[in-house]
Amino acid sequence: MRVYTTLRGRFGFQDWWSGDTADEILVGVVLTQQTSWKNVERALTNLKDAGMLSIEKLAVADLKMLERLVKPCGFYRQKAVRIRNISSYILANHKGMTGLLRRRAGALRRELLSLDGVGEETADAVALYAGNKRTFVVDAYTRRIIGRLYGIDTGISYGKMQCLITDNIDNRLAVYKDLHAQFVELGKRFCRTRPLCRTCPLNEGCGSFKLLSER
DNA sequence: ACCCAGGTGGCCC
DNA sequence: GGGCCACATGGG
Repeated sequence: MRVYTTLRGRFGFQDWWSGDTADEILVGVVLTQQTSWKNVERALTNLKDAGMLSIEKLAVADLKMLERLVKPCGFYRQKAVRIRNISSYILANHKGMTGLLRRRAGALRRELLSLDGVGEETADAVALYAGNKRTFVVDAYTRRIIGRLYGIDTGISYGKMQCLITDNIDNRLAVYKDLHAQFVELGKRFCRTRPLCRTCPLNEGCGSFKLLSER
């Protein structure tokens, strides 16, 4: 756990989405695709102020209004229709997020992946942060950091990258949640440009992959 | 005037 | 299974 404890000591516990409802998490995860969190916050504030931040409301929302509310986060036309369709599906098939999230991790992931606008990272983020399942979220920062630290090809498949990490970290839900958040925090500061830069706090003594874990 | 952001889906080979 | 492309606003 050298990498995690180093990051945690440097950036502190991130505590992403711990106080939010499952509905808010779902929407936030979709809105944050290829978008800075700052812009997502504007869109989420708009939705909240309009009283629209629930699956029930989103499922039957007026598309033009939804587009206007989520506009600040970009890709607003496709995100609006996708959020409405996803909400409509979850409401119709599970009566809401609670019902959906009762499914076991594997079935939940497959079901989320079947929805338009939900890819592997989005499915795993929803499962992890809204559903409290132990599915590690692999994003672009994670790829760059792992690639740079351990000399691993950043282009390997999502599943391979995910296994590489989960095989080498502590098996606790809190670690799954926080380590991903720590990777993003590190990434925002040290790998905006392609490779992880040399001055990042992990460069000291992290030359081999097994240092991700002590088991 | 660039480049990038906590990706996804479609199309092509 | 991989490579390229559109999708779009706001910040550096």
